[in-house]
Amino acid sequence: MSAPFHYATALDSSLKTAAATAGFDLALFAPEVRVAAAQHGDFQANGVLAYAKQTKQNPRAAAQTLVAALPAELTALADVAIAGPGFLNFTLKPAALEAWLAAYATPSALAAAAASASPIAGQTWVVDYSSPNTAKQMHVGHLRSAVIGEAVARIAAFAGARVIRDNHIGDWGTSFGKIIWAYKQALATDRAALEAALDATPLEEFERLYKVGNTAADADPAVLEASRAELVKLQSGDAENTAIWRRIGEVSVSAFQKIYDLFGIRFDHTLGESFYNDKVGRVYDEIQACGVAEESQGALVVFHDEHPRFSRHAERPNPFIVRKADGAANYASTDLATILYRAEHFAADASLYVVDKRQGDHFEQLFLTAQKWFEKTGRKLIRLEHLGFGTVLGEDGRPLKTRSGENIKLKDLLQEATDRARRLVDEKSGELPEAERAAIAEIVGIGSVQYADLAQNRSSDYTFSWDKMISLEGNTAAYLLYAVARLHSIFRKLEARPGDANTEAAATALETATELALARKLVQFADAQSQAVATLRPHVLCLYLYELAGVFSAFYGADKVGVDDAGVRARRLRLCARTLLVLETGLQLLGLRTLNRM
RNA sequence: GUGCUCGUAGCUCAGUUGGAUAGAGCAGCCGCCUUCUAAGCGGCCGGUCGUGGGUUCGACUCCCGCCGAGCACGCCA
Repeated sequence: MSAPFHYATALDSSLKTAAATAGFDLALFAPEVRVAAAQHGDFQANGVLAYAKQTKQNPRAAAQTLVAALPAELTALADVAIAGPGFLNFTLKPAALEAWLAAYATPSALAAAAASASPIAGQTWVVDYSSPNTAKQMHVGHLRSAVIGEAVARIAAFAGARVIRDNHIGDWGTSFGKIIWAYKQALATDRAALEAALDATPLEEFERLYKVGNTAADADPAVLEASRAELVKLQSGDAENTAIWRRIGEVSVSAFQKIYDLFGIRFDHTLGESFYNDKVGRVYDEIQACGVAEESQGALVVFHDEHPRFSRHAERPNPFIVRKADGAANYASTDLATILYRAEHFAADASLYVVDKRQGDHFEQLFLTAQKWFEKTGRKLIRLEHLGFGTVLGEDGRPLKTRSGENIKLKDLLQEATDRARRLVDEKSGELPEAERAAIAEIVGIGSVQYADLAQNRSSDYTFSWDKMISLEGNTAAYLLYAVARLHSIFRKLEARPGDANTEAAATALETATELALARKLVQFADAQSQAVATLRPHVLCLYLYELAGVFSAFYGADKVGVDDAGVRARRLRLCARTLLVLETGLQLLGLRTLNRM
């Protein structure tokens, strides 16, 4: 017996077949199959209610007609019941659950199934995330974009998209004039000290130089003027200034990568704002020529009169400024050039921006402008989506800062997470060797930071709490990693191997309530995965994995795997193998590393 | 002022895009380790879903009013 990856989709199409047989008006009937609350079975279909209403029938009678017409392949798969006013409830038969377990037994089988059933398979998606500024260390404000962006990229790739990860770093702007000015001052004053500092902690030193330059420019107009001159030299290609600027970029990117390594992030491209310097001219020309942009107060702007808040008639007009009055580019200019580049050069079908939701207005105007621009120039617009996320708040409900009011460095935050995890590992697993405890602490600590961020709906503000995050209970990384470690432990103790062919063949039919509950939850992976793709919200996957780990833990407590009966042992080992597969696959989609012991 | 987002248990959050008796975790209380990892499991307690109307077989979900919060609004990104 083969098994569909998405039972919900299979039920949906069977219901449509039945509806045709029963003489339903197919234009009015949509089955609306979804995962049901456990007490109602595995799936429910609510579409009969809406259909009966439109056609003025008794819903229960319509449901009965439909059920009578169900094809044999569906009734072989699941028990069907009509409930309440006309809900259809489906409970998969144990054989159907077992068929799914048999069919999706390896990482490659799971991935192939997810991709083949996916609406985005074969599409090219650019995911634009992290995007820090060079010459500054990443701080807590950069956490969510990196973590959520990586999870979204992995979820899209698993669903069969060709994913291009692009780090759109902020490597251009007025700040570089000030840094270069301060750099040259330091060079003239004490060259040896400057080089020593740049050798030891290069990014920190450039960040310090920026502050020096910025403070000096604020205090002294002559410095401000000198900084501007350095900026002009940089922009006109002066060799010395360009070399300094390049070095800033290099040390920044290599410092960023140390943090990305902890999160498992590797970008395909790091095309920052500077990359689009020579590409904005074409944008200006085109959007003026096609009448999308206009001059206003010396700047090149776009109004969207059909939207009250972007209209020229608004009380406080808020145009999309594409070129500043002084002729310089801003982020609107480079963002437009970036869309064109991704459409042309990458042949992208979609471009996703994982950026703070406070920039929602900017992206709305950007997308509206791109839409009009592409339409007037006869191009096909790609899918553009702003995946906005909320602010990281402290437990006082205000944006998270250090006690002295500074931004918390991401490096420090991750170190503290690892240190806190280490204390727990020492307490709980003191018998493990030192090196392994250190490795566990890093995976649990970093994973907790990632998971705490991902587990909540990304668009809400996120209240950061050390205690809840590192906590071992509830919907946390540690709970999931613990379930994985226990699964590995079972295989170690029983000297078994996940997916072993003899064990799979010896498995007898599922019997106990906890076995069946675990099998049911495993089958729902398909629904969680596809919903995560459809909504681009990793928390739906987190929630599913948490529930799976919970059902597994209940199974673990109720049904012992290492029993004498070979058939029982084999079927429980198979359940464990599949649980391990789905948990590890899911955690990997979120960007977390897993453990064999903890 | 204009607009966007939000308000669910003491706390932190879900709620499958209008479905069934609104769900978890934490905190509190009660149980469970001579058996595969107790970083675990089982149970109890806890809600007029901010508020008042409306739409309909059905509303936490959609519409309107009010109260409260956060955010964004011309040349930073």
